[in-house]
Amino acid sequence: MATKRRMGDPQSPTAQAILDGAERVLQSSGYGAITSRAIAEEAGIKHQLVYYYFQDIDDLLLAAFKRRMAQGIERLRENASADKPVRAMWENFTSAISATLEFEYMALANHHDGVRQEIVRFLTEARALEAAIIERAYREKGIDRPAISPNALAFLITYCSMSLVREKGIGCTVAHGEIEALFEQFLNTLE
Amino acid sequence: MATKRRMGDPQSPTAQAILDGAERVLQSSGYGAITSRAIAEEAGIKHQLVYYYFQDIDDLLLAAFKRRMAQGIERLRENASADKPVRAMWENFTSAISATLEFEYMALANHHDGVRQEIVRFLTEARALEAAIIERAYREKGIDRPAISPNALAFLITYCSMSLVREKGIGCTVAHGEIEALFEQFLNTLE
DNA sequence: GTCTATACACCGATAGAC
DNA sequence: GTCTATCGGTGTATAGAC
Repeated sequence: MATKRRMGDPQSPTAQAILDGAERVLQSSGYGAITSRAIAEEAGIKHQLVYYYFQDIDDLLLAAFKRRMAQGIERLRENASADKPVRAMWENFTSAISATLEFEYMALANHHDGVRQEIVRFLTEARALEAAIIERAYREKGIDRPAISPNALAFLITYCSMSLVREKGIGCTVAHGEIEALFEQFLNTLE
Repeated sequence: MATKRRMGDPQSPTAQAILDGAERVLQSSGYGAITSRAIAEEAGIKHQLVYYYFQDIDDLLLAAFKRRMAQGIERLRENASADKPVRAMWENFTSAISATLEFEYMALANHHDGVRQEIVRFLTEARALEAAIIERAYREKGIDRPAISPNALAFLITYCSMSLVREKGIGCTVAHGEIEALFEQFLNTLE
């Protein structure tokens, strides 16, 4: 149910600055610290202005998440047209992803149905893009009956890279070398 | 820096009830909703009593997390002496784990150094236990040069199971059948 | 061991002026 | 589009009585 109060365009530069501020707070202090006042301070505006551009905090968080997921899809499309697409995808996941932010959004999704639905939407679309990239690589290498199906490999690449980044982030690297070698070996068979 | 106020034993039944209450709030509403009042209501006590048993909320959260990790290690030890240890471990991870709670703690760790350190401690200990279980299975099957090292397999089992549980929890099952078949096939070679 | 009372700060959200 | 002002609600943490 929308409020009756007067509101501005969520695509305006100020609204985007608010989303940037929200993600900085999310990154540095977590979703528990997301308040209109904290966001406004990060964005360099008065806190009441947040409510001119967004219905409420949940609405704002959903907008920030949607924007980020759109960027993720965009990067995947770039990977698809790279020289070595599967490797580009792997390197994208192991470098460009902020595990901190990802986990904040995941925890947020536990109790924010809009974000949860958006994650499902994103996962479905991303998995399809990833599987298409892998399928083409298999085909070009003449691999007819791969031991790991494109969908399954997409799953493995997604979550192994995320877990590696995550563990590194908290200061734990047990068995990382072995996992990285495993994927390196697999990537080589596709090039 | 400890407070000067008078405090009770964190091992007492009331303190344990407070920890139970905290985990229920964590599960149902997330770490952002963790307040002394919400926890007390779940535990059926007055909110001020929380501060008789714990220094502050961060201290309480760390205690709850440590207790949970100790249970995880305990279950792993049980798996080790099961009939089919690697399968027991896999089934433990895919059934007994609450992905919701896990992700709340992970996000919490982003901004709670005590929890972060405890995760590292737990991961290190758990990974060693898991690798030992796998190594023994390899040995008993006479597999001398496994394609996937014990450490690497421990990593894969941990994060693939967690990701499967997580995705199911948010309502997404793309490629799950393929991943499950892959692990099923691998488990069979060890039995 | 548990209660009442209380300080002080912060937050979400809105109304209305400029 | 941005500001001032403001309301009611909720949080942490402590002191002291029972």
